[in-house]
Amino acid sequence: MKYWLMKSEPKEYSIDDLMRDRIQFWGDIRNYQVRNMLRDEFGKGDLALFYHSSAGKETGVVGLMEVVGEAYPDPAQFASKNKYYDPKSQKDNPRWLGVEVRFKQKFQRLVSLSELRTEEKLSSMRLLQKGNRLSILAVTPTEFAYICKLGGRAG
DNA sequence: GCCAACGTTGGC
DNA sequence: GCCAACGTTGGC
Repeated sequence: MKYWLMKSEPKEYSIDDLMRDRIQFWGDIRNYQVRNMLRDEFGKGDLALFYHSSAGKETGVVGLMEVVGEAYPDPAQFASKNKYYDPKSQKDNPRWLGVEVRFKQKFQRLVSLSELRTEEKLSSMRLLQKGNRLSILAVTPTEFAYICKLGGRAG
């Protein structure tokens, strides 16, 4: 089982939206590094931290979700009127993937980015490194458990 | 709104 | 293959 951190701007899609929907297709990702992670490493039962990005003081980890199954082609890439339409992607060789996630829990409190930066134990986290811009990042089991503890929930 | 730090595109 | 120009992400 693997552990991830997945970013979403809450004004686009928040933990409360996922709590309501229970299951959601996590798509619209147009970055090859992230695509390769989805394709090669994501698996059923993986756990992910839900991260609110570009949210001012509310930026940080807000809860947990579970990967429902293997990644599959993102339908938005074939929809010509979609913002995420990719005319260069072919149906028999899709370029972009997404994955379904299931709501697991919302943390009792926000674990903010500024708080994460103060934690010595998390100082090597990919999320906190300069220049990180990937919307999905691998998280170590130790980091995952520690952030769950900060959020007030057992991992 | 600004801007650093990327990633992508396309001319050569 | 190089690299300048451009676009995007995301913290501040």
